[in-house]
Amino acid sequence: MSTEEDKTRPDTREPSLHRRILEEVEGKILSGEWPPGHRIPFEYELTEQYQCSRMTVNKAITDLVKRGLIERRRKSGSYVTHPHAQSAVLEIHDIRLEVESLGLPYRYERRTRLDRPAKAADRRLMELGESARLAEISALHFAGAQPFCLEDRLINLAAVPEVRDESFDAIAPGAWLMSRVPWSAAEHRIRAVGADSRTAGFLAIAPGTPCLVVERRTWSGGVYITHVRLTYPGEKHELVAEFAPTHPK
Amino acid sequence: MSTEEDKTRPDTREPSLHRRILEEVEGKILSGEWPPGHRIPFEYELTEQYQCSRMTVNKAITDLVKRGLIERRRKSGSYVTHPHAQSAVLEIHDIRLEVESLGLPYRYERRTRLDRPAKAADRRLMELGESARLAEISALHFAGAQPFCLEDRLINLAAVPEVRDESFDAIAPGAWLMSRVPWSAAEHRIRAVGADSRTAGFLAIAPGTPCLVVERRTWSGGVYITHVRLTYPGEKHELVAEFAPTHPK
DNA sequence: CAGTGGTCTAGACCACGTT
DNA sequence: ACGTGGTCTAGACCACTGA
Repeated sequence: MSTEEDKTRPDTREPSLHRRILEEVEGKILSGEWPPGHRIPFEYELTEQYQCSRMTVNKAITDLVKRGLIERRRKSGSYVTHPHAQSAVLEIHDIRLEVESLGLPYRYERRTRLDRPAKAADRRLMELGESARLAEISALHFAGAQPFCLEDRLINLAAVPEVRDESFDAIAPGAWLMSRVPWSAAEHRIRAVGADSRTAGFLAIAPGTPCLVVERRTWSGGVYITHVRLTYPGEKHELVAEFAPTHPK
Repeated sequence: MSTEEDKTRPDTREPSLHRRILEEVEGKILSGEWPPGHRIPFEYELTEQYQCSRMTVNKAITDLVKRGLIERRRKSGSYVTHPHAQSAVLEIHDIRLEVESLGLPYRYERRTRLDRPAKAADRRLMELGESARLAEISALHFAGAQPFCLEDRLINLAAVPEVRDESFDAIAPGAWLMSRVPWSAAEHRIRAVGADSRTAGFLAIAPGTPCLVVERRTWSGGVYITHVRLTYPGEKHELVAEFAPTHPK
């Protein structure tokens, strides 16, 4: 209990005390020992149980609140939440990495590239003003000899003027933007569509073949940066999203 | 600076000090004022700037580390990260809520329900033993008069024996399970497929119509609970995943 | 080896919601 | 009114790691 002794606790190689508390509470929730609606011990009780200060307990519980496992009610206590929506982390990687992780050789091929005024539909999509101008890029990503993905991208020239000088002959716009523009938010829309004739041509599939389409809008501080539509051919491609509350970083 | 005066700060209705620090630092990162790689001020410097204790600064920065905006290096400082993979939170709601949030009347209709031994394919899918038995349920979710989603579900009877006594005539298995079984992890796989003839019949669409398929495996403490395949017809349905680092809860 | 972040304490006052 | 969580302090020691 004395201040001098407690500080030596990290020597024991327990990762950290607040972390241990977090994991033990999490374990009881996930095992069902503390079911949804159960009131977990008050912070001062955990303080006694773990022989630590309230700040330490509070840190652990706060983390669990952020992860949605617990909700707090003042004066009443902290409760295990009722699961309502499954919330999964969907990682969307650079396409090159996606292909290479399949053990296939990656190739990128730019098809078209032009700067043009935003059409009405674009302005709606990206919330742009009347005079906005866009860079429009279409490109193919290959896995081996097979087309892996068709990329159709619009970039707001006002937000990223350097785009004017970039042909995207050799580098994919996604990777280029990623290293250049800080993005603050993104929205993904995922759906299934039948390939239209243009898509079918690019991807070397029959028109009408089901494709997985991922559309992503990215903005930074209220300004739309880019809109990209990735079309994956056929029934082969899967997006995988894992939810694993067990081990945080 | 005196202890007694500082505690009155919440009166001013600033949400909280660590929150203010977080937002200001975040703002400088997202605006590009502090670009990727930039070393942000040391914690002790922020301590001086905000006239607060190091714990408060530390809390704000720790939050930003968790969100992936900052990485810390001991002895060196804390740096704005280089964005690498877009990581989005995909919320998968209860289907009833999904339909009702569209303003449409929801209806559920169970089609088939049986208990049977696991086939080889099932055992592979759900990592089950030889003698495992499953409940197999197929059901339709309607939005108004239109089929909204076809649900094909397997439930591990060993993990959830109460399923034997539940017909799922009136309640959807997803909602039933959600309120009963704590789940510890889930994996989603999302892909586009053409409707086979069975699916087409259930969903009242032409065979071959592109459908969005979400497959989810859920387990709890190493035991597989359930596998569900949700098939959404046509090109109408979209999964939306938002990434919004701007404003936490 | 020196300086940063990582963790922790033993208090404190306040806001808020239940009673 | 009262008890909970929300926030904050002014210290402290340690681990890690870059110079």
